[in-house]
Amino acid sequence: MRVTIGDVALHAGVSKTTVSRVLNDRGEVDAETARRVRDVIDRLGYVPSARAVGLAIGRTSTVGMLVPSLGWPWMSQIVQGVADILEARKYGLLLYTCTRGRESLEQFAASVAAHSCDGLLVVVPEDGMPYITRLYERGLPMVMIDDRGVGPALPTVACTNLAGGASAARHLLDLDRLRPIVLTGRREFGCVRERLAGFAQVYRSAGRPLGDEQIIEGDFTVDCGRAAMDQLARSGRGFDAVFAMNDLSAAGVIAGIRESGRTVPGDVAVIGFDDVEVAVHTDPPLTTIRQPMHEMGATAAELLLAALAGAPLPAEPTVLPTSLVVRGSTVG
Amino acid sequence: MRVTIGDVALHAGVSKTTVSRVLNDRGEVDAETARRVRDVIDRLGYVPSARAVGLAIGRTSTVGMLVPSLGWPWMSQIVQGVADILEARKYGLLLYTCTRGRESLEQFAASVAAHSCDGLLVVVPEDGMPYITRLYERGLPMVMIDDRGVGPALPTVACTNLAGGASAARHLLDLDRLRPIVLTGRREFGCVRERLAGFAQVYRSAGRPLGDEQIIEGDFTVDCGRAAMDQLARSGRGFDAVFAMNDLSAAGVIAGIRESGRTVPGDVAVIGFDDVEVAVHTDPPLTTIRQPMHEMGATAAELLLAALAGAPLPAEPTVLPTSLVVRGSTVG
DNA sequence: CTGAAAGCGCTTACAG
DNA sequence: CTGAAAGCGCTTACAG
Repeated sequence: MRVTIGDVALHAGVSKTTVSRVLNDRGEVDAETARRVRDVIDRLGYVPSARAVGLAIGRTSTVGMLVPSLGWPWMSQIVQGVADILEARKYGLLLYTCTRGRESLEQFAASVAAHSCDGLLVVVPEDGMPYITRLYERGLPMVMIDDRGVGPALPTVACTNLAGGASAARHLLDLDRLRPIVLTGRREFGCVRERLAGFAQVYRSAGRPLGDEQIIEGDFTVDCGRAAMDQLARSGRGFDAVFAMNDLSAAGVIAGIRESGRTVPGDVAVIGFDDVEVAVHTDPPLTTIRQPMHEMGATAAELLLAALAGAPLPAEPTVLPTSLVVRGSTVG
Repeated sequence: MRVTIGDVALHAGVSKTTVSRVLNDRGEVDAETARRVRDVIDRLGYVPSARAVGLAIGRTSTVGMLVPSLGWPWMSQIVQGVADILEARKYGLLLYTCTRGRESLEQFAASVAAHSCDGLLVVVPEDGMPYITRLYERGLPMVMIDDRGVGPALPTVACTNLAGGASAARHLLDLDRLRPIVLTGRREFGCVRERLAGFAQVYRSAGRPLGDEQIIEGDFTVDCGRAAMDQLARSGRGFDAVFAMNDLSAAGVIAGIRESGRTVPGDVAVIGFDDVEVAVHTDPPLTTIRQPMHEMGATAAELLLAALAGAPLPAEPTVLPTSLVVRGSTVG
């Protein structure tokens, strides 16, 4: 059967204590003895049982991660960022998904209560924050990844939605686009409000304050982008640029504009937000504000590991910079 | 500190054995006693330690999953399929990626050797099959997910690449496209050879055998799609359809054709393979052969759980059907 | 430098 | 129906 520390001890003619010391590089072992033990370990192919070690030392060397769903294109980037750090530090990644809503959350909470992991990484769930907050208050080390500007009162990694909106505005102003339309996502999202605030502020400072009629509420889908362009065409309102608050709706905007017989970026410059794969495949390719998803995941993982090593979690959110990625939809 | 089974026993005035029996619904417990124990459990908020249980019963209720990288758009669908089944069955999902090549594999193997999980789900890695095979031979329950027609000699879930290629051909023939071009991926991939074989066979049966000049070797990128169209334009060869073996290169094909001034699907019908998100966002949207990634993940997970419950793993690969998804790139 | 023993938090024969 | 005891595979004071 499975070879245990006892087998190694037996074959090496020492106690389990000594084997354990060699295993953990305690150093208080005679060099020759250590060599002998190591030989036996290699020969037997012995590997300590993770759960037995975990039980004895009270840690799992595993981090739990909860994501709403892997369906969003950027979620896998976050997870990959987390995995890259965790794996480099020899931590396991226990992944949970929230696709069954409350039931998922309960199962997650149960797992956590069973001490299946040492700490938690959580991408802000649809409506599970109370649950999550309770876990945090119970004293579990935990870092949130806030991809939609919820601004939770917990240790958090986020990105600069406000600055992102502002840089979109500056880019359009640099191109002399003075009559922009903003296509938002649902206003409940903090990120939507922030992106709008940043964008509006720059135009205001440039002496071109945005009117309500320049702002259309969308829902982050391709369809809402097309629909907005339709609506605009019928209204006869003139505009020379669109800032869509995600790449998907921006793709819809581009399609809508072209279908109406106008050109991008000639007649209308279009800029999105996210920088997901779709941005490369629109025609023309989409200028966008890149959210550093991979880095957000990696940063959250690093903060958590630091916390597990005893460092305090930062009281203020860690905010990563967005960046302007210029492609053909604004610059011909 | 942490509340243990001993605390519960103490408060309930019974032995740990009895608490354990209540916990595991052994049923040989006096109803009244059970009630009392359950009350204490609730009051104390007791949850058994996963590692202690694992150590005692010799199982972890966790499945390990190794993926090459989460960067491919379909990989997260596979993972989600796995997660859906595992979560429904109260299993944990320990996720490993292979982004650091051999080092990743070694770490994965170490984790596995440490019995961190009961079984393995593996998406065929770039070049780690010997490693993986060794783990399997060591007796670890394991199911491969073969997304590129490698055809490993292990329990495997795959999809019908041959039938997929054939149905692409039938669709084009139904549309009277008699002069197709096939843009492949690299020929080393089993999936590429199978898709080609299925496609060629149908045209052959229709009395229209494919000539070598109708087959262009690509590399699954957008660029190779554009490049192929360029090359074709210069060669002056006539064609009325393109079967590109993945959606990305098909997107390049569409772009290339339109840039050359011809129309899709009017002049040239285009069909891809995969059905990733990009397929919805090309202009026109892409007709494609859908690979059931989510189902492949789910099926693999189900087979593995069945194996953990004692069922034998199927000797033959489990092959899931691809399906034709008709969009605007073939049917105006 | 080394080992016997207790402990981590459970489960499971075994005996009653 | 119930409990004392051994065991899962490690680590860690403690003593020498």
